[in-house]
Amino acid sequence: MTNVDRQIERRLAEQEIRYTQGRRSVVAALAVAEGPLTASDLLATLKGDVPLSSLYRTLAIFEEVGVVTPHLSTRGLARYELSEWLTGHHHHLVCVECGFVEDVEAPKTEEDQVRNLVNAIASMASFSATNHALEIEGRCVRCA
Amino acid sequence: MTNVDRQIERRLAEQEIRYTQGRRSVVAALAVAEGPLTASDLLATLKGDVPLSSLYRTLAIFEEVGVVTPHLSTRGLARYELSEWLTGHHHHLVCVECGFVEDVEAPKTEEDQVRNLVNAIASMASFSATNHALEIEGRCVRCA
DNA sequence: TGCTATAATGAGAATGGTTATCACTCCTAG
DNA sequence: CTAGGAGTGATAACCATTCTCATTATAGCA
Repeated sequence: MTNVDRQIERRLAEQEIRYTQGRRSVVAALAVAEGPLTASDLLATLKGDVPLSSLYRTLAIFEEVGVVTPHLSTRGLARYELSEWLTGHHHHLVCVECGFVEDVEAPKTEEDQVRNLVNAIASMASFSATNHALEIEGRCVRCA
Repeated sequence: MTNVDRQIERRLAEQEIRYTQGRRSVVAALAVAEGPLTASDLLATLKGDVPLSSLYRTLAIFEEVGVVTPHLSTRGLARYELSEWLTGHHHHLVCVECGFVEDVEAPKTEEDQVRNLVNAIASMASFSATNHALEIEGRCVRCA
């Protein structure tokens, strides 16, 4: 059992939500991915272990308790990944060609600058920022 | 006829696409909005002037020729706005409470810094960045 | 070790935003 | 004036996601 597993187990236990085998499989699949996955990605990865309806229910519950974060970047398709408190804050490189999304962590200095800019920009519009997402569009190595 | 209208007219003419009355109405509605609109927002704004199927076709064509840019931030709903070459580069303040999205322009200094950071981060992953979107999540004035 | 309440499962139906179809209409160039 | 391509709009189809509900598994307790 990994560290992330333990954290999720605790978080779920707080709300009397069970961490069943199927749910563990979903977490495992998300944990090894190098970017957010769609429901069908997960369905394929889990090859029948978790039926469609259960997968969606699991994702909905995980989202509700903050274990996963959905991203809606690609046309009508949600991509899910483990939330940042589990994996660390990061940004996305979105390939405009193939739609692939890759996670990338910014070095501390850069990240601090981004955070400062976000706060500066938000406060100009009297908006209280709780989080930010920097989506970088371009071409991935394969599509370059 | 506004300046934006003229630019769109030219862009469409290049591809033998007609800039009809219905399409002008859609552009007009998008032009006065203070943030990206959903298809049903547009449908309501245009009050029957543009039927659903025509609206979606228009949006699809506009997207293809780069006149509008879709954003998929809110659950299963696409929001459309005029592309940045028509309105200027900007970022989004997304209200996590009500889903409302507001456009915001960053001052030149801040924008330059963001661009530099984006390039720095992208190049670390040998990704060639063509654009970036900084989505700031928080609470809007109404939901604060 | 049983019991029982509650959560989870999974197959199938329903939902709803978006797309595709197609007959008809409107422009526009020749 | 006319032909052909572009646009329109009502309707049907699509498809990711959500809901329903009968069944099954699980944790806490006696």
